[in-house]
Amino acid sequence: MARLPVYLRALGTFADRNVATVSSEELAGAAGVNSAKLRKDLSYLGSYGTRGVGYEVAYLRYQISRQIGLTQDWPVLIVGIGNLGQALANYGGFVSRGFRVVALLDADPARAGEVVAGLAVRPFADLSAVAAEHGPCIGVIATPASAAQQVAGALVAAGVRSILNFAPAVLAVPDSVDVRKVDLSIELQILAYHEQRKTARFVALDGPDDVRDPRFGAEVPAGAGFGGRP
Amino acid sequence: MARLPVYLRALGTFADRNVATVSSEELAGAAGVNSAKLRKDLSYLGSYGTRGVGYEVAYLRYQISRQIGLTQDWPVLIVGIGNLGQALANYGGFVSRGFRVVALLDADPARAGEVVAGLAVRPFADLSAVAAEHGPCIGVIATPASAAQQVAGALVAAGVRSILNFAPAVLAVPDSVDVRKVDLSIELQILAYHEQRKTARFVALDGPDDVRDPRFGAEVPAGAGFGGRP
DNA sequence: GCGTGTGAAAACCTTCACAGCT
DNA sequence: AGCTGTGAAGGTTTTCACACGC
Repeated sequence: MARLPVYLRALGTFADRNVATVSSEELAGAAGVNSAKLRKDLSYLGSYGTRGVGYEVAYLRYQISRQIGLTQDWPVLIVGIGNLGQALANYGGFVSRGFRVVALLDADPARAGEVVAGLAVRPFADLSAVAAEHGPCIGVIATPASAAQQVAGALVAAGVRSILNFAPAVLAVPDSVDVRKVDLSIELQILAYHEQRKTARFVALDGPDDVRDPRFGAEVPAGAGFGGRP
Repeated sequence: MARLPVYLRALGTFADRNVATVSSEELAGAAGVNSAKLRKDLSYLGSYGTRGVGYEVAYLRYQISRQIGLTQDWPVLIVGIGNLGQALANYGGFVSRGFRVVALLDADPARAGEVVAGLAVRPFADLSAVAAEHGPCIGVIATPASAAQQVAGALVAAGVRSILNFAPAVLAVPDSVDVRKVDLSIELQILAYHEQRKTARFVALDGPDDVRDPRFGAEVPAGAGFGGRP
């Protein structure tokens, strides 16, 4: 369940404040969900609360961590050490949550040996050796979109079955491989969509939605994502 | 609808290959969804396809762009110019899709004036001036979690109503403000969860889920997200 | 014939509301 | 008295399957 990590983080803030037990109401507030949903989610893991009292913070933390699989720590390898790859390599949130960046790979031979976040960048060809060395691990793709599919294929061939993809491309992988996608510009586009409806000016002036104007190509402003031919 | 940007990107790849029309099947494949869903989504915008033929690529692109609000381009301001903030400032995917980074803000006075991605970093106090100058814009929070709520408050006070939050914190904002959250370590945790069930070793050895061991605190390995007191 | 557009069915997720335990 | 755990209700999303138009 995708909300467990959120609960885990919220529990962490209670633990930091030395709170021993929380009610579903309090925890739900800290996690930004409603309390019934939180209770349903937790009941799915088992009965870890006490009626009339609440949930014991440390115990629930442990149970959720175990459920997610954070009681072991997972090796992470990052492919593509550009701006984003470097930011990820330096991101403290990984190491503090049960992940360990074990290798940085880049296709550019000129970058090999460069040290980022305390790790030497290695050539992409080292992938299978690294994967073999660390066992089941998580691959992070931080390359341009044009390289993403090829990298994904190499990761799969090297035995990686969990991929976090930052490249704006849909990856084709076997069903046995999990891919999660984080697309920064899509997030912005969703915000733009809502922003637009909030400022619902011009609604009438735009004309009806279904008018099919043969000149529509000319109406697209520059910079709106229409880099191709007209 | 959150999938429109994905369709838009997929349409872009067809446009780049000079494809004039696509069927729902083809487009759905490129977008990674099933064709019935794609048709339902598109029918929600209006009848922009032709039965027996498919969708005209350029026309559908324009209609989706318009729906999302990308026919104008949105100013983006980034708060927190650490590793991630710099990566975002340099990220080419924004500018190519109707967004323009107009300001980089950082609370550290020592960073003011530093040039990142062709823009001078400005002190955080400039926020309201920047927001006033550019009208409705999108705020990106790339600060540590501890600063995120304060930054969010300042953004809202400056009139920003759309926020993309990369800090691992739940933000409290008025209902009129949209917040989208990207949490890198949560994505990894979700992958870890699936990875763990794929390698479903030890299931029997772990013992039953509901055994309540009073020593559980001691069983939590270091580095699994338990930085707090035991 | 082919592929869109769309009711109807199915699956899924969220919320309510309260029984049951502490 | 208070709070969890959970059936039942309600809502939303996904899928099916086919009528309709090109």
